[in-house]
Amino acid sequence: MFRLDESLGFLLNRAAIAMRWALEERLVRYGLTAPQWAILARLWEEDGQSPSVMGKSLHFDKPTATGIIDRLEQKVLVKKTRDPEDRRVIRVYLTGKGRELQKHLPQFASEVNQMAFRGMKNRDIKFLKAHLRKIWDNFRM
Amino acid sequence: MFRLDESLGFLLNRAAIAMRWALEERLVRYGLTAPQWAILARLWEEDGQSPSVMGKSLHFDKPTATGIIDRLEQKVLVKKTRDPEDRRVIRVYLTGKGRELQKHLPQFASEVNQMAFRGMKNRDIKFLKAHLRKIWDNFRM
DNA sequence: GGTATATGGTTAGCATACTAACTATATCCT
DNA sequence: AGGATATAGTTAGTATGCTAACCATATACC
Repeated sequence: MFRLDESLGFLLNRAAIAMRWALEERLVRYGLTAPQWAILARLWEEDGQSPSVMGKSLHFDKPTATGIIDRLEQKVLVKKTRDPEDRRVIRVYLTGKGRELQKHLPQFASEVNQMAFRGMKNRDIKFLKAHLRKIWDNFRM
Repeated sequence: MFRLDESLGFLLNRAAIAMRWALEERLVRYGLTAPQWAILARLWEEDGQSPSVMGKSLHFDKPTATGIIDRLEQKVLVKKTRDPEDRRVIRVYLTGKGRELQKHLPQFASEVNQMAFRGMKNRDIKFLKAHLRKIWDNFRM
């Protein structure tokens, strides 16, 4: 007999929701959402990436990536330019305002991760992350 | 320095997405989505529950629960009736067609859970579930 | 009894996710 | 060169999440 509340999918999803809520709680005064934060985080790692490259690495499909980036552009946090080398490609660059946020926002994600880990040993955290990677791999192969 | 790809939130979310995709792959020929499946699963456990009770236990807010249930009603899988004892409350009941699905659909969730667990020991699965519950609790308390 | 408060549900509006169809550009291949 | 194929992005349409405002009903309490 299948018990929804005890199933891995349910527990996994619930934990992911809790972490997203905790992050968005901190982002709300910046007028940002978790997916918008994720795109910014990619650009802090490397500026000028294309929507499809960022979308693939964050598991956003093309229209989703387009929409999130457009809303970041409306807030003047990023700027879209056409790549002159390959005119199919859009390159997304941080504005000064977008780069400024890097001083404060990554902190929030670290805080939320710390909260999630409360009461766990370092060994447990390693184990947990390894198994989450394994679940992903189990559906890729 | 914060590394998105190594963060718990990212890994957790990615694993949850993989499981949702695998479930929806199996549901698509029934014209159902994962959230619709979840509401049906609650009704198979106990018929006649209200949208807000099911919503709370599945972490859907009120408008989300209303929408999902309405779409299930359009597909004639459930029927909404007003509770005569407390006329604020809606009671959602499975139709014959909705009950019929219980023969096939819970199987899918079991399959997806099995896939996720591939290559893990029973002890590891217990550990993983316990830690996912702990993450949830860490944000509740 | 009558008013304040709380609860269940709906509606409107916006931000993700997703599919399918489309445009524009680039590459392959003969 | 020119046609088939592939890739990057957009648009349209639907389903999920979410907030805020609202209506109807129930409960508390004076």
